[in-house]
Amino acid sequence: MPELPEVETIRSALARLVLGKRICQVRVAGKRVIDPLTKKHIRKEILDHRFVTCLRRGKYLILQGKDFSLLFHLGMSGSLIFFPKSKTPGKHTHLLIRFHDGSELHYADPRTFGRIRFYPLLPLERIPELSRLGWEPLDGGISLSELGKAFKRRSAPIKQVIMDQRLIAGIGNIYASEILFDSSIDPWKPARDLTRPELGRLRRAMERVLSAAIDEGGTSIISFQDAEGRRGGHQNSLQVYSRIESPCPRCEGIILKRNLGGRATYYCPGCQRK
DNA sequence: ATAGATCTCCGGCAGC
DNA sequence: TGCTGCCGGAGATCTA
Repeated sequence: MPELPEVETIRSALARLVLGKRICQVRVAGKRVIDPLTKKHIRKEILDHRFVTCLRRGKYLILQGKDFSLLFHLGMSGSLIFFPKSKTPGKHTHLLIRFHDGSELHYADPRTFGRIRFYPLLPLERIPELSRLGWEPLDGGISLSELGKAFKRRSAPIKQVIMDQRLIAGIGNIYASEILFDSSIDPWKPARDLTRPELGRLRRAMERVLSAAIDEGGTSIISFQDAEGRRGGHQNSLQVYSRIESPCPRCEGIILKRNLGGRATYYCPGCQRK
């Protein structure tokens, strides 16, 4: 599941690998990931152009040309992989972009939860999907009082609230569990009940956990591959996620897995108390 | 207006 | 070997 660190890992690699290369061929398959209008635009308006910028916002990746933005969301199982030489597309490849030097960029997505959309060049905040997103956790722009104010209106468990993309952008199921363990907060605690010290620890944990994951190239639990087809390394650094019944790294407790709002939630009942 | 609950999409994979 | 059910980001829809 590509969350902020995985998308950022892909973004930094693509910035190095594809920018400035002239696009000489485009192939689009299927219509679920790429809607028919986007398909039309991709075929008409990308050929012979170049990507000049590669950005990330939340879990979205944006490849910009001189006069367009191509927006990607990788959903559950999307991958964006660069091949230095031509490669036969797999059966789940929805978009293949060939560059003039013979290299290729493939978007593949077996479960088709991902989306690709074409937009004319707009300020990011005018792209509808991005306009709905909340704070960037690594921008340093979240003030504790604003965060506290937003939480005050939410009675839902804190885990659900930090995964709400409209409030904070980029945190999914894996990092939500990791961040709450790092900050010693019970995932079921209503957001509005967080104390000031908890708020501070939570903000710090968001930065620490997400940056550590980026430094290790993301988390590959099942299938994540970076832009060069490699696995990330952060799955070996996870403290609680997928570590059911392992000893807690911090206390004498045992990591448990429970359902919260339909999502697998890993936590230590010893050090994450209400 | 807003928060929250529920439903939907899809195919890999675990479990039987 | 083959079948069945589970899982999940985010948008839509409904309720309170």
